[in-house]
Amino acid sequence: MLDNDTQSRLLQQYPMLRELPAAERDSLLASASVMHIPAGTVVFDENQPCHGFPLLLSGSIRVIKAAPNGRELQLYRVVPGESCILTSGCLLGHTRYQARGVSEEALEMVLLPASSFNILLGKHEAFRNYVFLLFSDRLTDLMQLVSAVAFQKLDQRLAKLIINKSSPIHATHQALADELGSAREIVSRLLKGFAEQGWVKLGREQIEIIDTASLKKFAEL
Amino acid sequence: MLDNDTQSRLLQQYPMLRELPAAERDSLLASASVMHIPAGTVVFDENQPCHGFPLLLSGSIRVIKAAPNGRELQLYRVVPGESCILTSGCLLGHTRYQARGVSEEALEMVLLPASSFNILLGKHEAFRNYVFLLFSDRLTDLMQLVSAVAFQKLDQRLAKLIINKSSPIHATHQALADELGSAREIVSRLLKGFAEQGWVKLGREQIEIIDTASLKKFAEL
DNA sequence: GACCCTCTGTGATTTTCATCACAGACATCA
DNA sequence: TGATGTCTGTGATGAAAATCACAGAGGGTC
Repeated sequence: MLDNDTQSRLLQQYPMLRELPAAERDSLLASASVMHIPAGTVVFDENQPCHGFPLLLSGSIRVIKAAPNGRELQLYRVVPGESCILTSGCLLGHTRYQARGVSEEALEMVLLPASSFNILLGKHEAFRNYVFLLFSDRLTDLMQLVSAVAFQKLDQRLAKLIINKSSPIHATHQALADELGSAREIVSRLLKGFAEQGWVKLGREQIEIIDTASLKKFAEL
Repeated sequence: MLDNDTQSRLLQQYPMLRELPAAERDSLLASASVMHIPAGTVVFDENQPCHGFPLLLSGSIRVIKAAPNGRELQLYRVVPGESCILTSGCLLGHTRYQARGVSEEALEMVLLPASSFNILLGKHEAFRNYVFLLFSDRLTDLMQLVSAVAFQKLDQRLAKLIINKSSPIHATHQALADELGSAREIVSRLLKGFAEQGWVKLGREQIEIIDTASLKKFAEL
């Protein structure tokens, strides 16, 4: 059972839930539980079955593929209001997770049991549309990602990555490499190149973007 | 309007349609049209809007990403009974196609207008589950693909590709390269390597698999 | 300050793949 | 039987990225 504060924040992040009749919503949420998870936790992993549909209230999850040799690649991020569609896949298709989810910051999330999820999906158009939209967006993201990984050079992908973060960026080169699916040294060298062009200014765990326009031009090339 | 033969084949390929009340089904199908498309046609392309939900009766569609330099990479194939989930994304998210679809063989398909698609989705659980399952499967496929493209070497990907086709394989090296997102010469050389190991026997537009076990072992390595 | 740990810079080397440039093989058809 | 077009084989070359191996640099702690 959720307390009032949690519930109101839930409705704020997931407005489609407001369209349910209050009584029904309450009965569904009665079976939900709140979870608090510290940063850096593996929330789910490949080949695990999954047991509920997470509704994220705060924090974010990196969904990644890990390679045997330790390298990893970020597939997408889940932020509050988005939920992790991978789970829906598991719940619906009765398959298992195909990736690993790691909390970036501390998470606060409401876990909806599979049964409630299915009821919502069947009965409530707003919720269904929401889930479809998520699916659709992820599919789009992944197609773009495949294309980028297959055809784009790393320097362009890196440029694109950093202009989509708010400057100054606080991250290690290793973290950026993990997001791109590459190695730390490569990122270091490429960033050095960007710095030599005067596009960024580098510091320890920090990248300050100086010339967004040039970076963007370079990324789109 | 569909003729009787077409309709019965449709129900055979898409059994979930049988669960609809016949009257309702007929009214939905009344608005559908049959299309015949020759092999090698671009069925849809990136950035096109889309106008209906295709139900494939025969033939198959390669869904690909094309790079500016002419190289391409196959995201997945659509076969009868599967429909192209990319379209649902378009219809639901009101976005545009993110990839290109090319008919491999001549296609016969029923095109369901967006309105009928939405009605089906809203009213009929079997159809909805079907669409969800498709989404989920594609998502899974794409995640595997991203991972393969990012972390696996081409020789292993090629090995996996050919053991999943029925021997003898009738395809040009270029076609295989397009499926992998690589170049023709590379595929030729790798295949030669496989042949030298005694794993395959090569001929013009033909690859005969001799030693599936070794190939599999090599692919899984 | 001495110590330690993480993060970064950088050269050297290697692997993988792409690209270019042809030559030869095979198939079809006039 | 040429003639033509597609498919395949292959060497040479180059670019991108991975890998290895350290050397410092920066920041924290005792």
